[in-house]
Amino acid sequence: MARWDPNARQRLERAALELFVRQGYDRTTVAEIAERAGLAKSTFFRHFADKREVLSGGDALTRLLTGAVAAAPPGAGPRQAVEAALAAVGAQAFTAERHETVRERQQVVAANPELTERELLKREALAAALTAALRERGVPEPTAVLAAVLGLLALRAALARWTARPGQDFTALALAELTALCEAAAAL
Amino acid sequence: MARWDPNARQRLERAALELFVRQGYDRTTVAEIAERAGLAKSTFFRHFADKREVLSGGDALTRLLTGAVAAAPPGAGPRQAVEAALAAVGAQAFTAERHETVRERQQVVAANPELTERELLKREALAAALTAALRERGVPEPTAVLAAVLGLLALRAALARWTARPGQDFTALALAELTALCEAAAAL
DNA sequence: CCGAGTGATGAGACCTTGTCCCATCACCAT
DNA sequence: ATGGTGATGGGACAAGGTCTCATCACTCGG
Repeated sequence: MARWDPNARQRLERAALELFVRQGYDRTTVAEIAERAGLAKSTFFRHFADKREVLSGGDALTRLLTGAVAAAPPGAGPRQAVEAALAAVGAQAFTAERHETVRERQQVVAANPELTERELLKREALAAALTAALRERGVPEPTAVLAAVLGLLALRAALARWTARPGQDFTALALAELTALCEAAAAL
Repeated sequence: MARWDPNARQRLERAALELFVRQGYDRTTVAEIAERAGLAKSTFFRHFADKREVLSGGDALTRLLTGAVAAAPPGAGPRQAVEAALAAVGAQAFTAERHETVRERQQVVAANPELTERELLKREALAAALTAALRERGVPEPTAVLAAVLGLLALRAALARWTARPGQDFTALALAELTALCEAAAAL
């Protein structure tokens, strides 16, 4: 019944998250995930480069952040561009309805060093992409790196708070974190 | 002849780096490394949690950085404490005689995503340790995080330049990077 | 001098991840 | 229907990593 169902990739992602939440990442085998999705082990590796990648969620976040930076008004400085990027993420990625899924995913990742490693690699790539987007706006070199890093620092801190309790607005949390960081930076 | 030679761990590290440089990380098996060190595969995993860990170099860098922060004069602010930490690293870790080894290691790591992931995890742990050391000095929360991140950012940038060409002083490079970052931060 | 204890090692069975190849199946166009 | 295309299944295979048990060198007390 499963063969040729169109959403193989999505089915694998869902099956993986469910199993990881229920019994843990390392007590879940790839064969198990594939079976639950109605597929074979070899098919799993056709969709994902490795077991960790099934939780990566693609490059949606990167496109969201860099897109918002590029779309910021011409007069906006790096600070405003990063704020726009955080607002975009709050509006389209970390919304109230996705709260539960994001929270589960965060917990699974935090509980496993392997997954955390992968997360850090993604964040590094994200930082590079953000820096490039800022440079594209004419932001000079050291400032672009700094603004990108601070933006991701604020994003991560806000995400931790947002997943901890429901009902809060991610954008507000992120902007508050960014403000605190910028004030601390000015006083250095 | 090798059994009971005292420096098993060091022998494994050397053998690994040599093989990685000569034939690449993923074309080198753990069995090969162990054989070259005169040991068995199972002994390798008694000394290192996994294949990547053989290049981690232990926690010497962490102790160096946090130690220097803790030993900074009481009147010094976070900026001066981080500068002291960078100077300590330049004086005791990234010295001229270790230049070649550090350069080889950097190249191997940069060429392999798996090793880069591990490196990022180490850097994250390092950032946490640095932040804690600064907090211990009474530096308030957002400032401690920021100073630690900027310090590591400067360290990484300086390391890239230092390994690129020999003969330069690491400390001077790192302090220059930090100054540039702080100036950019003040202008945000 | 000898024997028990200790700690590092060797050897090998075993499971999982990840790669690769080939046969198979569904769907589509002619 | 007929052949092409692309996703899948299945299984063999290498390497990473875990675990257990036997072995060896060294030490210390009798």
